[in-house]
Amino acid sequence: MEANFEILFDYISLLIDIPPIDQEICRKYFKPAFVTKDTIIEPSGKVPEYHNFIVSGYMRNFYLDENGQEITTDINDGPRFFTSYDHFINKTPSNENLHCITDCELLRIKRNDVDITAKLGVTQRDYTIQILQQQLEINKQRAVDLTTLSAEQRYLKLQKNHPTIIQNVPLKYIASYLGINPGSLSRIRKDLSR
Amino acid sequence: MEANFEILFDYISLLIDIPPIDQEICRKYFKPAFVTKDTIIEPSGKVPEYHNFIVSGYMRNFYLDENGQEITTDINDGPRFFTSYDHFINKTPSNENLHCITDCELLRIKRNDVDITAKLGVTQRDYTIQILQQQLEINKQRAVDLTTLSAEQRYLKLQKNHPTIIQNVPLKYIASYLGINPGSLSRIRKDLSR
DNA sequence: TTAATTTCTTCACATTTGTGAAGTAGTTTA
DNA sequence: TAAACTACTTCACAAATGTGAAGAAATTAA
Repeated sequence: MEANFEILFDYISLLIDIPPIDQEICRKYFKPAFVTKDTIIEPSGKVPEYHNFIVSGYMRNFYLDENGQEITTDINDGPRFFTSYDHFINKTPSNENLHCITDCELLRIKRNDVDITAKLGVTQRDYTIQILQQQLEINKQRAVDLTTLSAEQRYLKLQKNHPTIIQNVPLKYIASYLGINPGSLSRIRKDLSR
Repeated sequence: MEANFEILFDYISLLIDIPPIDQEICRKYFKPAFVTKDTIIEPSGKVPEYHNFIVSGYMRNFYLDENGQEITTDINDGPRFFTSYDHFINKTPSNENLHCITDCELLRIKRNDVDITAKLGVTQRDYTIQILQQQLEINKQRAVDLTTLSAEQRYLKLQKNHPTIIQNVPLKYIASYLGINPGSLSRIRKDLSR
């Protein structure tokens, strides 16, 4: 199957201009991958191998707490990069698991190749700054929502901003991500359906 | 009074090595500022003027919601850089107010000088990546705490990790930051004092 | 210092959310 | 297909947190 670089370039272009030389580098180093549903592509305990761009599909990031409970820290419905940046940048073992919830089409680059492309291209550092800053804003907003919105309001906001997540991702993951007990989320959904 | 660059360099060195040339640049472009308590040094609606490093003192970041309620999104008990990175990097008007809660000793660099120093020095882009990634981790952890910890546990965690904040910052700001109603926080404190 | 203002606490009561068990529905496996 | 498993819902009850008013305490201004 043909690798879908257009979606990648469209996504990057939202943040920064990519000169042709950097597009060439992307085409050379990013490799397509087709992952079947319910696969963990980066397990906890290991240094992340790839920087993953999701062309299509639904992914989440989760870790196990001290009681063995899965805590979902991020859910994606992008085109979007999806990686534990801390462990990816610093090459430290991750505490998180990157989980393809549905079949996913990815474009990904090996961690070591990222250091090579940083020397070849001109825009990578600037792009890294842009994407980290974007991720920072997303997480700041998530924290603000968790301090200011009720459980019901958080669910409604997710439904409004990412309606397909609710249709494609098991509710227990969504409940964990929103900080709501699954039973409570069920009740909230019932109340809303009236 | 003498500007305290040692605290700044110690802080930066935690993340990255600073070659002498970049230390020179810092000494030239960072200016000391002594701000009296209860001053807003970067008001909302304006493009942030400075990148602020807090040598000593307590600061917070807040915005006004649609009901005119102050929402505190960050509290600092530095030494630490303290800025709305989104608006600082992109030179867009901030929706947040940087508020010196106590008297503060700052070292700060003008926004336009940052573009100059980026060309002179070699480490600035790498440092920016490090600090954004660090801020990202802090905000990810804050969101996880808000989804997994009770109000009481969040207060106890803040008390453990930043005990001086509780002694130096009005409780209403702390309550907003932790996502707890001030009255509820009062009750939690009473229950804990037994 | 006194007065005015702001912050914090306390209380009774309301509301929201959590909990665990039980049952239903849906999905996967053999 | 049937059996096994997993996800989701529902319920009654428990626990946590929010609300608004009132007063106490602390801080600031005159």
